[in-house]
Amino acid sequence: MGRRSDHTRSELRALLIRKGQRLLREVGFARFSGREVAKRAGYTVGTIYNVFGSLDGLLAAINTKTFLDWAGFLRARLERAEDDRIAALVTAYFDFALERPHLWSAIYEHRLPEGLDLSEQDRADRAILTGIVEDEVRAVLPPDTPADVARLSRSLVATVHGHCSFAVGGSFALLDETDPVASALARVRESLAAHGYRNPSGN
Amino acid sequence: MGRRSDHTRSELRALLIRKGQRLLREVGFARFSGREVAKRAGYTVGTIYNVFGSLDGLLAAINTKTFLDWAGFLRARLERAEDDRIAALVTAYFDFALERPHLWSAIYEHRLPEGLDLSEQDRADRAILTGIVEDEVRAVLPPDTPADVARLSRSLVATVHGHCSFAVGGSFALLDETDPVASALARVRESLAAHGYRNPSGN
DNA sequence: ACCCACAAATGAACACTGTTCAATATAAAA
DNA sequence: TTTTATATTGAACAGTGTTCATTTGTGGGT
Repeated sequence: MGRRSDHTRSELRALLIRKGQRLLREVGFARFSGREVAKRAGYTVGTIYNVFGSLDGLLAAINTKTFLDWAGFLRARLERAEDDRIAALVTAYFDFALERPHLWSAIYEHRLPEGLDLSEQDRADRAILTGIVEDEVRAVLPPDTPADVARLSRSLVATVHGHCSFAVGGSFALLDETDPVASALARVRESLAAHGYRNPSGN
Repeated sequence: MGRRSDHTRSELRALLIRKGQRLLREVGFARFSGREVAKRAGYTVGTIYNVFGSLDGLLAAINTKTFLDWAGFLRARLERAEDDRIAALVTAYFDFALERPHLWSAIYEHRLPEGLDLSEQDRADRAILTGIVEDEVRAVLPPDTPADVARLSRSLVATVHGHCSFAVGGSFALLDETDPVASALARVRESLAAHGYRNPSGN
C-alpha cells in the first residue's frame, strides 16, 4: 500500500498516541512495542518513524499525553473538593497513578537518549501539573508569605512523588506500609505548617 | 567448551554480578544486555540462565548489590559526620545517586515480572538502608516520642527519594531547580521538627 | 479527463535482544 | 580407568528498533 488519505497528519499523530497509550497501559514499558502500536492503528512500523522520527519520539508524546490526562484528573477532583483541597490534591495524585500503574510508571521509566530533548511544547504541557499544585499551595499560605512558592511547590510535588513511587513500585509493600497516601499527606501538611498553613481537618 | 573449574559457583555468581553492575553503570538499564555481561565475564549467555534462572534474576542480584554498596556509602559518610548527621545522611543519599545515575536509576527502572518475587535474602539486604535511616531518625527525636519511628523513617526516605528521583531524572532541571538537596533537607527538617526535633545548624 | 510529480506507506533487511535446550567436554565418583 | 554427573556452549527461535529503496495513492496542473 502506498499513500493514503484515511487520516490527516494530526489525526494520525493522535491515533498513534492513543493506541500507543492503550498498549502502554496494558503491558507496561518493558513490553511496549512499536510494531504492535502500528498494527493496532492499522499501519506498519515505518509510519511511526515518519510521524515521530523515532520510537522515543512516540513514547515522549504518549507520556506528555499522560501528563495532560493527569492534570485534567486533578482539576476534576479539585472541582468536586470541599474545604480540604490539599488532601484532595494528594489523594488524586495517588489515585491517578494507582489506577493505571503501567502508564504512570512509564513517565519515569522512559528516558530520552542523549542528544534528544523534549520539545518546548512538551515541556509546557508537562509543566501544567506543577502549575496546578502551585496555585493550591499559594492559596493555602499567608498572602504575605516570604516563601518561594514555586520552589516549595516543586519540592512538595517531589515529596508526594516519592511516596507514590514507592507505593506503585512495591517498595512500600516490602516494608509493610499500609497507608502511603496518609504518610504523604502528613509530610505535606507538616511542611506547609512550617510556612504558616493551618490544617483544616485537624489531622 | 564443556564443564570448567575456573570459578566456584559463588565466585561465578559474584563475577557476573560485578561485571553486570559495571555494564549497567556504563550504559544504563535501557542498553543493558545479558550477552554482553557474559562476554565480559568470559562466558556465554547460557551461563547466566544456569546461575540466575533468568536475566531478571541477574538484574535483581545486581540491584541488591547496589543497595548494599549504597548502605556502605551512607555508613562511611555518617562516620565522618560531625554534629549534623541528618544533613550528612541526606547529602550522602543524593551523592551516591548523582555519582552513578545509571546504576541508581536501574534500581527503580527494573521491575520483576509477575510471578517472580525477591528472595528473602534480597529483601533483607535491601532493608538495611531503611534501617540506617531509622537509627538516625530515632536518635534525633525525643526518647519518649509517641511517633511510629519506623513508619516516619520510611516516609522520610520516600521524601528524599522523590527529590533525588527528580534530580537524577532531569525533572527538576526542566523546572530550573538549582538545589534539590537543600529542598529535600528542608522538608525532612520540617517533618522532624513537627515531631520534636531541634535543628542543630539553625537552617 | 488526463497526466505527472510528489509524498506517504510499506516491508524486507540488518543487527541486535531474551530464552530454550540438545550436544558436548570436562570434572568428580566409582 | 571407566563411568556418571554436570557445567558450558552455541545454534535456533521469535521477537525488538531502525533504515531505506520501492511502491502506490493522491492532489495539482494542464
